[in-house]
Amino acid sequence: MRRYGQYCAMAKALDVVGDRWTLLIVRELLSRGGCRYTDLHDGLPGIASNLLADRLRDLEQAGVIWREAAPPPIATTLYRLTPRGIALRPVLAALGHWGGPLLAEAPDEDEFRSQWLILPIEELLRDRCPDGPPAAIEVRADDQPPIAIETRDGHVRARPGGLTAADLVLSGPHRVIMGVLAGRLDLTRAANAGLTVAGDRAVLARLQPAASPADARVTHEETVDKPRTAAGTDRA
Amino acid sequence: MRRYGQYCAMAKALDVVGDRWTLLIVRELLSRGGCRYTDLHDGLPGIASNLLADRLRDLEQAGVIWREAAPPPIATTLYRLTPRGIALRPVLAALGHWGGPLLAEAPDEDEFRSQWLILPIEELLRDRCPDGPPAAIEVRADDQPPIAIETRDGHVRARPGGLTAADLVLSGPHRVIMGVLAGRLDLTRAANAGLTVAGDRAVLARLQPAASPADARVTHEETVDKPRTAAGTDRA
DNA sequence: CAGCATCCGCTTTGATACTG
DNA sequence: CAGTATCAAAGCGGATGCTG
Repeated sequence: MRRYGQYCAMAKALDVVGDRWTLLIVRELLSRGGCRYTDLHDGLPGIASNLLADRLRDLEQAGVIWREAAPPPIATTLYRLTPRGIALRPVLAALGHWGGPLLAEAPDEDEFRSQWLILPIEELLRDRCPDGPPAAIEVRADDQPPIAIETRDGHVRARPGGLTAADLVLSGPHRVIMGVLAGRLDLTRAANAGLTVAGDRAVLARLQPAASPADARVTHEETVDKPRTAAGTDRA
Repeated sequence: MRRYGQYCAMAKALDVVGDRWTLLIVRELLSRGGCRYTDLHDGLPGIASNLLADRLRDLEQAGVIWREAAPPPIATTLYRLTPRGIALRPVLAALGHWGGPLLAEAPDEDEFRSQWLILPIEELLRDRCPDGPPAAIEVRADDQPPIAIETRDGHVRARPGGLTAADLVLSGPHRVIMGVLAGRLDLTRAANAGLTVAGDRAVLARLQPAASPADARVTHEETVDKPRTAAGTDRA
């Protein structure tokens, strides 16, 4: 963990979470809750085992995660975020917003895990009918384990796992599902691209992308950083 | 620029800005606007010159910054953020919020540059009297170049540079000034720690920390990530 | 001097193999 | 399952040199 040695809040944050893989470990724990070592290793394709062990040590030392010695029936350790770790969620959310447009040009060989849908779902989707009845949607991306979306009282929650009584089941290639979630793909186009919708389509209309992906289209011509030539701008 | 190869917006963002120093380069450009190579090198103590050149190339290629060939009178290139680069501000803001509490235990040997006050000022301070007259404050930290704060119509802006007619001048050690901005230090304590206030103290009352630094005091006992044992949580 | 490029010693990373 | 051990390759930090 190399430090910057700067008296700056952003640099201090990067001292803790700026190393390679570190924020992605937090992403996994935010998405899935408590994880075993093996779960993390699977959710972080490409990470070396020793690096994962190193990072977990560093994060524990920094007070971001916490090692739960699970009771005898499970007989394994679970890694969980501390409140301080959960507080990193806005950082991941901001990164996700900024990175969203980059997915459009992602190569097909990219790895994918269905739990990577969870944070985008919770950040991007809003319930348009807070007064409506609770609704449950199951998302099946590729042949990955399903994700459950539940909306009630205006809140949208997502978690790994299937549903025994889903109002709606969405299936399809992960790119299509992510495209719909991010508002880059309308449902007609998505259906053409392989999205299958089974069940009560009305609940789908309730959940619509809230955050404008407008910055995806931003051009160099707009909003160019204007030189601030007001008097007194020069350094003393 | 090593990539993660994951179809995930956060991972894609980190592919671009996850390398060491990259986000701090963006911080400098957000704080100061257009910068020369040398300005950046000075604002990033510890960076190797070749690394700075590499990163600038990568960021330009990624569409985050933009090389302005300044007109003959200046005879130098200025690096500026593109709109896509400016859109990284929420990422830096979230990191700053999370990292703020870490400043309390920062070592005294840490480097400091007065422009590192600019983003915290704009993120943390709110004008309590939006209807009041425009006010101008000059901040002098250590013996660094001054920073100007201007508030008008409810907005708080900060920029490098002095003021010819400041309503108020704050001087003192950088740790004290940052402590006041972050709300970690009240004015009495700050005065004892070396803060000097010259001018109309009333304008100081207008600007108060808006964001609660409550998470600085969060304890492990509170809000522990609850296991979600609802039916259907297990993977299929 | 501004804006790099080159070289060098060191650390970190990634891939694989191995162990309790 | 949950790591540790090993090692080649890449990245980093520091110094120095080159070019306009």
